[in-house]
Amino acid sequence: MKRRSNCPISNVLDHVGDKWSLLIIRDIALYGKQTYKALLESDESMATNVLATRLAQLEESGILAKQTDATDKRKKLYCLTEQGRDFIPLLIDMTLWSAKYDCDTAAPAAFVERAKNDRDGLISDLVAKLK
Amino acid sequence: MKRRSNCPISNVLDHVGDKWSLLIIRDIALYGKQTYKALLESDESMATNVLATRLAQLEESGILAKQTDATDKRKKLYCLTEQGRDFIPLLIDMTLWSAKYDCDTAAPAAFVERAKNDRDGLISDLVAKLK
DNA sequence: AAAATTCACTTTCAAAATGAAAGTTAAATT
DNA sequence: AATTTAACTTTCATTTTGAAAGTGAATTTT
Repeated sequence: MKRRSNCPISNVLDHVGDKWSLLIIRDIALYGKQTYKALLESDESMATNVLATRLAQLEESGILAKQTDATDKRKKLYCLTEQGRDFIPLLIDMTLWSAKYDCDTAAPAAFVERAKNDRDGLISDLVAKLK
Repeated sequence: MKRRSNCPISNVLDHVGDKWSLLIIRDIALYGKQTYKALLESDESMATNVLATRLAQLEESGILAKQTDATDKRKKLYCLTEQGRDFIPLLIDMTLWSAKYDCDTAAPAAFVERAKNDRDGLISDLVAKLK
């Protein structure tokens, strides 16, 4: 991954600054998806080749880890590393931004309320679920 | 701006999900830049046409507001709206992520420490500076 | 055991986005 | 009046994206 500068924000964007990477992280972190097939079925319908290249880049970045399913060797399981789980605060901030400015947002009200009132607790719970 | 789904995270990405938009917001929010010329001079050196299209999109999204400088009519001043200032939490989280995983990061230690210990206070101070 | 299906990709190719460089226009400065 | 500056716009080559079809190994069905 080429680095454009040594700015920390620019650095994050070098890893996940596109329209798809954070949706993959969202699907794993918030919806428990693990396989290529499940990740393909999101509402935003990403192209198969784009998913493949993004998964490879996120693995290369150390954000995802890939392993073969023990009972079905066709299946590859994509899991977030600690580096990947540490994008959860970002996902929460994004949800809060949309909750404030996008009336048509689909985040559950309970999720938004907890994000506002107990951000750290919500983050801990989401991280705990993934481990 | 076309919306890919009604997911709040996807919605944010529809507005700022690229390698440049959040750098523009960073330069205004954290470095006090206001003009096209100043924004062009960042370390990441973005192309002039890309800056122009991003500024137009961010204005269209309601994230930036553009006004003409009162004393020099050549100059246009780009300012964050409330919608734009509300990306500051995101910028802070991104800085923290890089501080944790990117050894070569250039964020001032005092900024990182305050982001960890007094996130809300830091956000308030940064917002206050911009108004 | 053979055939069909599933999963995780890869390939191809057209369309859209990006990036570098040069050009334009109005306003300010010399 | 001539030059410079600020904010773009245009052009065009390169890169990325997106849609669709194709591949191969593993699993399930017949």
